[in-house]
Amino acid sequence: MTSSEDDKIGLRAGERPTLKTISRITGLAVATVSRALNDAHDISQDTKKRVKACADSIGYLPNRAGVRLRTGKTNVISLVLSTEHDMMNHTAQLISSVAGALRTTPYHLIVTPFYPDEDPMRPIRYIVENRSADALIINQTEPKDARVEYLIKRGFPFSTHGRTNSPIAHPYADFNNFKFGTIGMEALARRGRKCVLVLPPPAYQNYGREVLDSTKQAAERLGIRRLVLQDVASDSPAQDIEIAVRGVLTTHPEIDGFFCASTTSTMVVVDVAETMGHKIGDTMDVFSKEAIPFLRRFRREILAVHEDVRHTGTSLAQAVIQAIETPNAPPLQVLDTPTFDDPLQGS
Amino acid sequence: MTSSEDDKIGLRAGERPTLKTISRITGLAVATVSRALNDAHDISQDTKKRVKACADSIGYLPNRAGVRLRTGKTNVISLVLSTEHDMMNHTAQLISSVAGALRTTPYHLIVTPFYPDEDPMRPIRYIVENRSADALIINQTEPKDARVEYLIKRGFPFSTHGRTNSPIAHPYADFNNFKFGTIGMEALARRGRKCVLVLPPPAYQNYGREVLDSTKQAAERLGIRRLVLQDVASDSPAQDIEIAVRGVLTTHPEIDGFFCASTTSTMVVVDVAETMGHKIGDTMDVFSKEAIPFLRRFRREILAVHEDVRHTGTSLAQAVIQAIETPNAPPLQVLDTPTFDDPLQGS
DNA sequence: TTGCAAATCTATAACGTTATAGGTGATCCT
DNA sequence: AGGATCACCTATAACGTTATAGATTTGCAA
Repeated sequence: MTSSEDDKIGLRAGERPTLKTISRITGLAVATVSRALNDAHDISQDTKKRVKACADSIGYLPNRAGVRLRTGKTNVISLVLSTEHDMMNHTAQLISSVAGALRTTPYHLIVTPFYPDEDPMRPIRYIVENRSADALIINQTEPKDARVEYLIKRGFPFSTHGRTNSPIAHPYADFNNFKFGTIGMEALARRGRKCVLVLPPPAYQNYGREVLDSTKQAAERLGIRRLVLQDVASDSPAQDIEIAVRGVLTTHPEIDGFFCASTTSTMVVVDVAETMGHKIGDTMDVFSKEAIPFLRRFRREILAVHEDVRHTGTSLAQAVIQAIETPNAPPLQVLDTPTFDDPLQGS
Repeated sequence: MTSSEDDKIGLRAGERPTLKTISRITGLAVATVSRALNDAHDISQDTKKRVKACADSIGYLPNRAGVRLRTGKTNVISLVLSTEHDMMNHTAQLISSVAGALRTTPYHLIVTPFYPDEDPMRPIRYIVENRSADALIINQTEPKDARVEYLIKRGFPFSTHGRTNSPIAHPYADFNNFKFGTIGMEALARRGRKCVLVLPPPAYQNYGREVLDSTKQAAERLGIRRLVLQDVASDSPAQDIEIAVRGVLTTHPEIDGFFCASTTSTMVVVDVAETMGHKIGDTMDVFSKEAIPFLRRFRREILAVHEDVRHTGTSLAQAVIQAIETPNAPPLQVLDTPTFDDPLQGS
């Protein structure tokens, strides 16, 4: 049965090494090689050492399709991104930090953007039903999020960028937008601002609610007026924001403060305010947030908290890996706090 | 041989449908089902219709591991990104446009950032040797790029964001940085600028050379002085750029123009110039490029060409798919031209 | 000496897919 | 009638991996 040649020959030219190759070289059965490489308990130390040395020397790498077919494990994490958000480096930082956190793991990151015109459930269903990933990361959560409900029901591991109202706790990493709102209104009040216009995130999204709630509560507590821009949100197209802001500033000249929920929209708002004769830091203060120290270069007088997107991304990766590997442990939930050094307060 | 139950039963509870399921339902052999779904020529129209209807109704999706194991096709495109570049939306737009272009294809996009501290060859070798993708997209090319040489030698499909000096033509999509340099110097000359400071991309990268060459040629032709910042490049840390620019502006007060190769560095440069008493558009003109209309909000007077990164990303995806599917066709090479409407010229 | 357990290895089958060679009728030509 | 051709379908094997059950050897107690 044994060929006269195979035993002598090691790695054949141009052949991608597999377990079979190692089996041929060492003379062990394929199953033994597999078990040795996986540190099974019923393989001798000696054999393990020999097999691993051989694997190293011929540059063996497990065929991921083989593993996947046999075990069902894909070693893939899927990041499903809604694209047209605050692209001001938010997206790039998120991707790069998630991928960075996976670097030391066997997991690969696949990125699937989805577009405003399509059903948010489509990519999710595809991944889950086709089992083309071990876990999912999704962003832009809504309070009652259909994707989250679906994933929980299917028992599919995931983590979310943003919280939800789901009665069942799930892994997430989020920015504390409530605190963001509070800090912002306080900073504006500290500068004597009496009437603040808020450009919130979309109200149907969870962090939109948070910003609305916290700025409202803070305004009442601090005794300042608070107007909320209607029909546009911080992720609306620049032109829409421009028109809306111009309108409100005209009808409400008493506005002396701005609370903007995104970096991009802040640029637009400042632009409009300036063309209407305002001077930031003088006749008007603007509060926002940023992932990289950028607004302070845009206009030195803008007030902004730092949002550590890289940390959020790292947490999302950790949360999702925990969800895969210890599904019964309590879900990892990370809430990142805005950092803001207000020069008026000293540090 | 046939079980008494299988034939009657369609989709069994909780079972992920496979070819075998369809085979059981239709009574056809698994091989026939496979061939029918793949439109093989030796299957009748009638059977094809019946099989496809069945597949649709039970929500059959091919198991990618099975296909991959059998055919060697991964249906994955790998985008290996160097991260710490001009992150000003460049990265996010690139990823989202490549993924967008793949949306209508069977390909998925995996993203592997690599970090300045690690060997650029490592992720490449991993993908190729493990065949964990059908093709690669890489960015930040160098004139003599080791990754490109390796991929050509291995016959592995790829496309590059940026050109190289490789003697063998390969697929690429690139921004015409030569023209970018020419247009910039001309725009500055048109404004009567006599001494222009250039902040180029790193000279070891291909597009760095292009910018250096084109600005040099244009300066000579237009009869203006041209200084090049030393020891820093457009992707250097903000602080380094700041120090370098401040130094040169002090020793060379005659500088009245700036040519900046990246959006991020432009902000820094403008910042420094202003703190030294300059006024953009008045005592100094600044020329740069941007992926989104952003610099015009930063300072209305900045001159900038538009770089259509989304188009480049789409081209990269097309190029790489062509490289996979028709490897012998001439490589797809796309050169995107900067667009610049100079108000001084009329349009 | 027999029996039994522990240690170590192997044979087999299966995951889902598709390429290949082969089979079965039917139709057509001579 | 015999053979060739065509249209359509099926059986088999293989891709690389690992879980399972079984085989072999060794050591040791009864």
